[in-house]
Amino acid sequence: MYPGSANVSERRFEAPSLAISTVIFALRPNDSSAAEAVTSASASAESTAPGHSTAPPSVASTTEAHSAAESATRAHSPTAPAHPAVETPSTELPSVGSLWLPVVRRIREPYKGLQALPGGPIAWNESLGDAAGRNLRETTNLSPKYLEQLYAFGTVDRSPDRRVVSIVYWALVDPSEADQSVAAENVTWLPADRLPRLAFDHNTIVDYALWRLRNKVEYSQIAHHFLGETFTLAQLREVHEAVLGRSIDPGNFRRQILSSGTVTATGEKVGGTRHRPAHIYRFNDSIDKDSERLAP
Amino acid sequence: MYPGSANVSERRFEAPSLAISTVIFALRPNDSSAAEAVTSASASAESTAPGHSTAPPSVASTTEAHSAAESATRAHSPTAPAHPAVETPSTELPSVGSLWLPVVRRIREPYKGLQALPGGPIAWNESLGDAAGRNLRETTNLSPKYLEQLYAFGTVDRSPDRRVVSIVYWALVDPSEADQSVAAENVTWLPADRLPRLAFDHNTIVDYALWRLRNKVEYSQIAHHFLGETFTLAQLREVHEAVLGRSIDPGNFRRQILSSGTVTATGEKVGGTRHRPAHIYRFNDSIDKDSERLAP
DNA sequence: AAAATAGTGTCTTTTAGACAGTATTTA
DNA sequence: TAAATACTGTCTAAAAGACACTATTTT
Repeated sequence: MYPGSANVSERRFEAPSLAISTVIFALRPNDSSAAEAVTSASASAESTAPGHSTAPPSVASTTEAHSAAESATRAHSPTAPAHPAVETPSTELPSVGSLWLPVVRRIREPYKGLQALPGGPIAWNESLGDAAGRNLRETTNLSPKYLEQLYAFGTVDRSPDRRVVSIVYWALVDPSEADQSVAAENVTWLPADRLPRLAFDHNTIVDYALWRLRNKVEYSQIAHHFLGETFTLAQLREVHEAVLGRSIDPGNFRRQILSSGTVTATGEKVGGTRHRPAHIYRFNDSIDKDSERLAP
Repeated sequence: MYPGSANVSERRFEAPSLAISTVIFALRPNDSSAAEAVTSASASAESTAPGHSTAPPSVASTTEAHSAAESATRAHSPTAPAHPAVETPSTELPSVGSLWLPVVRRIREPYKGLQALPGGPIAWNESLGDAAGRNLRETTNLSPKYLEQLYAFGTVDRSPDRRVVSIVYWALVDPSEADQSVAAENVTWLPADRLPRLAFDHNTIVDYALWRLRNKVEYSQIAHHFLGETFTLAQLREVHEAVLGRSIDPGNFRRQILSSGTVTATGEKVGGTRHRPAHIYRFNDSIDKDSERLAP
């Protein structure tokens, strides 16, 4: 082992260093102020293209012959437009918006000046998930409602100056949380489907996280983590629509959600609408979150 | 950083070290000679219990509040017996058997003498998948037909003497490959559903890999990696039955596989049976392996 | 009443699964 | 021909989806 301050010729003998990064998703209105970052570099070829692929973004080295994806399930219509549901915001309740994610501007090389996923090292006394949560708090002031390991990225050339293996988590936060982090320094929210060039392989990572999010929303009940404690079924449907990028039949969606048993009516209704008021629901925590699916 | 030969008081400042491990599955006849290893320690409480849970084995720290599983999909019937299909082996073609996995006996502390998953360090110039494949070859003489990242395990107390983060892969090998490794030193094949106490948290890891395998077999077309180049539909069905631990209707299975388009008839038939000969099929490589599902 | 969304009913298509029936081989 | 497995036909139930319809509120 040639640790610590090894020079270039010694680096090949070093063990890869470990880091944690997190892809954080939130739903935000589309007219956000962070448009600066979008236009400053504009969408590169590496960015997420509109229209979702049926296969996961390639994430593994070529020697991993068969599928780096952990559990490909339902795929998306490749012809779906980016965010059709978002273009007709509801007039009363605020529109749930579309997918955004926070990035941090790098203040040193490599990729100094570019934006990167929040992350950092792993402390000696914290597990991987703890490290992800702590880094999240420290860099973006966010406490996610949902946090799950995404993938370990470890190709040799991920960083130009050293060998880094990144264990990446993905997280969902609700809008009130997300607003808190807007104030944080160096943190910018970018629209997930129109990213600029990010540092390292972080565009690839975001693509993969997006694929996983869209995939999991279709068979699992995680979309409510984008919302607050209570919500209407229309709001929950809008979340699904924003994530999946297509409109969903309200009647069928209602039946699916209610029959899944993952949601409980509070008995209250929303007021102040200019039409029939909707019932307010709450997510049912007692459901085992790992086995929950819309389709059994 | 306090690298290299740090003493105990300095260890808390070291970055976690990285390792690769792999859970390798093969289908083998049940009357194998490795029964020694099974009885020597017998099934501990940590071993895989018969009957499959509907939720994945817990794999994350408690702070990862919501689901460490990467993509929970179809769950299994919790009441299914362990391996009913195996108990009635076909009389002509050799029975596909049941799930076994190779382990390596540790020759140093910690857990000296116990069996552990094959693994090792990551070299400076190889990606994670490459490292998994190389370690596999070196320790067990196996070249898997399927190799995929499973999960990064990184709780603080995984190893008693140091902090280790293991990036675990899972692999499938066909029986002819598996036979080659029987000769390898220190390698023992154990039945996946009756494991002894393994070193580190490797029982937990195997449980999780088993859950993923069973889960993925239900929506993806990976089971053929347990077989050779060509196979009959009955053989393929037996593989599914052995993995899932339940019998499958032959007619319905045939229709599902054929309509999935993942398999092509070679035109040949098996000979030497005492009944109507079956057609021989070959897996269709051109199918995108990540999007393939039995159920759409 | 008009507008607008909430919520229900119902029909069609697709899929999984149960299970009976036919086909083709060897002994 | 009997036995044994390969393969096909067909019915049922469950689920997804399209879409028309009713309900309840404000303006």
